[in-house]
This record gives sequence, structure tokens and C-alpha cells, in this order.
Amino acid sequence: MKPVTLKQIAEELNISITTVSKALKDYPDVSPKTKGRVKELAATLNYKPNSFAVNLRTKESKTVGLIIPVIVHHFFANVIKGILSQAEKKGYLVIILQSNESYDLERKQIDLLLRKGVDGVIISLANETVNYNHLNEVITQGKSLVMFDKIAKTVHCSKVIINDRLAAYKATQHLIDTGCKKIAHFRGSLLPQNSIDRFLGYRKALEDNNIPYDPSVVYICECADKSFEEGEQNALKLLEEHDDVDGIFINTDLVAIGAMSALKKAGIKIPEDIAIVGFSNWFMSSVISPKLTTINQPGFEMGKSAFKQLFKEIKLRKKNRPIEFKEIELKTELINRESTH
Amino acid sequence: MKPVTLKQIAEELNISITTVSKALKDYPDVSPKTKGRVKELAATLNYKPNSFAVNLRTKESKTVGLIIPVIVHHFFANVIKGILSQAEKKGYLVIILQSNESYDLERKQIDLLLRKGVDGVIISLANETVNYNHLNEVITQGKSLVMFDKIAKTVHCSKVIINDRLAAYKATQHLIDTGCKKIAHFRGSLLPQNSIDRFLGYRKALEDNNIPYDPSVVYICECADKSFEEGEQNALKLLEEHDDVDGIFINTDLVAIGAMSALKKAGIKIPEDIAIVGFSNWFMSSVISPKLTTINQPGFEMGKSAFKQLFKEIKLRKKNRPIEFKEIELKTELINRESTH
DNA sequence: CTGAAAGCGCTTACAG
DNA sequence: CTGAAAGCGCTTACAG
Repeated sequence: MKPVTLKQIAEELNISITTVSKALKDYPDVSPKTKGRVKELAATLNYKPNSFAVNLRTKESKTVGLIIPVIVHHFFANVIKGILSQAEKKGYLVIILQSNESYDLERKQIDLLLRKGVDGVIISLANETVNYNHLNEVITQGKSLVMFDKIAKTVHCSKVIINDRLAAYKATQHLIDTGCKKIAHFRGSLLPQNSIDRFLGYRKALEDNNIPYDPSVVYICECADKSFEEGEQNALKLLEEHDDVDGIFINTDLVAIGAMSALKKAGIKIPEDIAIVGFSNWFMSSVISPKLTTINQPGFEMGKSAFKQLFKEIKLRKKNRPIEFKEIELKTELINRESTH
Repeated sequence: MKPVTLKQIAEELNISITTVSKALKDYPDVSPKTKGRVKELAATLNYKPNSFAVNLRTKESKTVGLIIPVIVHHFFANVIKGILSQAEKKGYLVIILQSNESYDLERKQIDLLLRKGVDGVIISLANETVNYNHLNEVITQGKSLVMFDKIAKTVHCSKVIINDRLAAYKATQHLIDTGCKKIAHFRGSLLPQNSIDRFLGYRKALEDNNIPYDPSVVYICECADKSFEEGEQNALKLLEEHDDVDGIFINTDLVAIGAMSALKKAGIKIPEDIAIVGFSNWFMSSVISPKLTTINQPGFEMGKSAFKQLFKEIKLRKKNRPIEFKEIELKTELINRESTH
């Protein structure tokens, strides 16, 4: 069954394609009578505008691209949900891609989206990414770009973030306030800005409380899809190397949960022997035992906010109005549960 | 910066648009010399075909739509991952929509995708959905359709499923084999086929083992986004109404985890007092304590398989070849952990 | 109020 | 081997 076109409607009603097109779009210069006839026939024929043709003419696709490092991930899934909820309101569709923390893939995916003619791109960077040409390419092509969570500070576009430094500071301070004397840190890999920031927040909190910073007590989790395992391994290493540690601030809930699992197996009591604070507030963290104290990272709101900003910029760009890039910082809070005193 | 077009390349090289187009697509009837010149210039100008125009001509968008009930969900997230991994290999993009278990939204989203001109649709139905006109509309419009997990048996298209009945039977049999005498069931809402099938599998297992079926011991969890809470509530109700139950087969891991949480709080020992089997094998289930015995539901594979089938059908349809719909059934297995004896 | 015409950027059947 | 021409289905500036 061939789709119905404007031409068919025009022929059937003995009027021009132009008039049919205008009638359907409620142009003021079409008589109500004609509009009525056109709309009625369009409805009965179940006419749907061919969006390929519309795109070609209007140079808009009402579609945006979203690139995230991992899909099976509580935080990112929430971001997606936030973006979709907002896109739906504006009649936009979202093409989703997973970079799998790979710079090469990320580059290819940006290119794909650009070829596809999306109106804008929302992205959270892969851990590997240190070169930003592909992102600048988006801007060069006149498309809107919004980065969130894992951002590149030097790229000239809007960003939606949390204050990782401050949040990490609060997490560490909480451990100090509840009596921890020697606090370790399991950090993320070296590149991404937010794992650096969380580390800096940790160190600053120690400093402000006159606790000496000991680099040997900072462990690195490299691999995004082995978080749980790395949490276990680092916990065991820590146990061997530093039996005086009584608190750990951990970069990510999943790593924290792995660490707790290993510690419990080793007979360590949480929080009595070692207290733990995670980061992100995965649903899981409220369900395990003991429940994990953590930093709430508002994924849904970040997604919503990222799409809203992107949408604004798409509209402004269309009207050739100047665009002011924003750095939107969302609030985080410490969720105090059972893994700390 | 305006995008480069075939016309610009043609003018610059003083040849026709036709030849440029053919050269870039390696048509055999273009001289190697010309091809070389065209490709070189295209590369230096960073030419990218305008996909709106290509779509309009070829009536293909190399894009498929995916509608799922919920995004923040371990199983569905894995399905998405499987679909994306396969789509990437074939150069396809995926537009993702969340129906939020709403029939109305699902209908609108199908319509949106159809208007958008996707080449095919993959869907897992909302719990509410009992009318399938919108799905048949996809087929009527000559697009391919693949359903997975929550399917409608009567819709004429390919399906990717597990054998929910058999899996539920295995789960219940496991409880019986490990000594449970009175087994309750927390089922999903009444409509979706797979919650019906799981219930039937449960009942069949009782029957085959000469255990009388007691409907008062079957509890319903209606609400998809309150699974955890419903698990808690039903567990407490069960405790009040039936203190002789010593095993529960639960429709979904998240509900099971809620139930376990409430039971533990009430001083019930798992599995000593009550043994529990879940369904789906969420990551979380391997991390809580006691670790949940459950049925593994291969989300990633289901996604891969759904896309593969869709892709095959898109290709066949393009060549006007006959299409044979398949019902692909993937294997499940019982993951025996600590919540059963 | 209506419509002829140009054009978005590409592909492809056809002629030479 | 090359190119003129038609056409995909729509939108919109312009003329009447």
C-alpha cells in the first residue's frame, strides 16, 4: 500500500498541491471551506506527511542524537529517561548510541549522527576521549551540542554537570565527621574530569581537616565494565596494605558495592571497622545490606535539563539569534544510610 | 558553513552531477581517472551526502524504532544494548522510545515512528495493551515489525521470546525439589501474556507434584514502577494470611528483592523459613544478601536476535521476496544461589 | 483566496 | 565513459 501524498489529495479535490499543503498547515490565506474539505479527505485517507521530503525542504529533522558511554547503568539510564521525557513534550525523537567508553567509536558515532542530519547532539564523553575535534565538528556544522556529566571544559558549548569536587568533599567530610581517622579513596580512571574532580574534593577535605594525604591509599579503578570486580580487588589489596584504614570514599556505587562484598567476606564489619561512602545513588545501594551511604546524582534531572537547553539552542539557531552557552550545575546531596556511622 | 553538495563538486571539476554521484558510489561505468578526481575532492571538501535527500530518493532511512515499557530496568537496558550492538554492525541507527506501560503512549509512538519513516519497529508491549491495531498498522504500511518479551500472539510478525511457562515451571520445581511444601506466587499484572504464562508454569508444577493449588496464596503486583514496594507489601500480607508458606516463586527479581527486604525485617530467615526464587537475573540479585536464586533471562541475546531478524526482513521486503515470520525462543536457566536451599 | 513554479539534494533509467 | 532529465514529496515566495 503506497502512502498517500499531497498530490493525490489535490487531484481528488481538483485543487492545487499548494493549497492542500497550506490548508493542512492552517495557513490563514486558505478559505475555511477548502480547509475543511482538505482536512476531511486527509483524515479519511490517513494522510501522513512524508518526513523525508519535509526534512529535505526544511532542513530540520526534529531528531537529536544521544551518545552515552554505557547503557546498562543506573545513572545513564535515568539520564536517558529524562531526555526522552522532555523530547516527547517537544515532539522530538532521540537516536541513542553507546560509545562503550571508546574514543574511536565515539568519533564514528558523531559522524554518523551528523550525516543523519540530527538537529543537535547530547553527549557524555568516553573515558578515553582527550581529543575534541569531533565535538568541534558538530559545532562547525552549525548543530547544537550539549555535554553532560563527562564533559570537556574547553569545548565551546553548554554543559550540564554536578559539582563533583564539592560532592566528593561532602562525602569525605561526612566520613571525617563520623569519626574516621584514616580515609582511603577508590578513584576512577585518570582521564575523565569528574574522576579527577572527585579525587580533588577528597584531598581538599583531608587538607581542610589537617589529615595528611597519603597517595598509597588511593586506588584506581580503570575498567568501566568491571566496576564490581575492581571494587572487590581493591578492597582486598587495601586490607593487605593498610590495616589502619577506617573509611573509604569510593568513586562509584557499583565499585563500593563490590568493595563491601569483599570486605564482608573478609570478616570486616561495615561501618564499625571500615565506613564507606559511594557516589551516584544507584537504586541497588538502598537495597543491599548495610545500605550504602552515597551521593545522590540526579540523572533524570540532568537529562531533562540537557534536552531543554539543547532545544532552546536549536530554536535560537533556527532564527539566527545569538546563543549564550550555559553551564548548568545541578545540586547533589549526601544520602546518609547504614554504611557510615 | 553550508554543507558541501554534489553540485559544488561537479562545478569545481567541470563534470556533471550524475557522474559525481556515480563516481562516489563506485559505479563501474565511470573511468578510474574521474573516480579518483571526484573522490579526492570529496575528501578534501569533507563531503557528506545529505541523508534527507538520499532517504527521499531511496525511501529508506536506515533507521529503526524501538519501543520499550521502561528504560531504567536491567533486562530492558540489556535488550537495548543487544539491539544497538547489532544495529551498529549493519550501519543502522535506533530511535528509542519509552511507552511507560501506557497503551495510549505506545500508539502515539508507533504513529510517530511511522511518520518518521523508520524501516522497521522493534517493540515490547505495554502491560495495558490489548488492542493491536497500531501494530497491524505497521505491517499494513509495509514496514517490518519484531516483538520481543511482551508480545501479542495474534499479531502476524516475528517474535523473540523465552518460554515463560517452562521457566516458571523450573523455578517452582526447584522450590519443590529443595523441600518446600507450601509455595506462594507473586505474579505480575493480569494482562501481559508472560505474567500469565509464568503463573501457568507455577500451577502446572504444583499439579505435576500433587500439591494442591491454592489461589489465596497468589498475590498480584500491578504496578511496574513500584515493584520493590509491592514486593514488600505482598510479603507482609502473606505473612499475616499464611504462616505456613515456606517458599515463594516471584514474577520478577525486583519484587523478590522487595519481598526479601520485608521478610528479613520481620525476622524471617531466607531460605530456612521461606525460600525464594525470582525471575530475570538482575545484576543486583547477585549482590544482595542472601543472593537471589532466579531465572536467567538473556536480554542482550534477545536484543541481538530481534534486530537480526528485523534486518533480515527489511532486506527481504526491499527485494520483494516472501518473508517467513519466526518465533525465536531463547533458552533460560535457573541460577541457583542462596535464597533457596 | 488559489495556484504555477522553483527548489531542497540526491539517484537512476536512458540516450549518446 | 559521460551527462541531460525526470522525479522522490514537500514548502514557500510570488503572481494573480
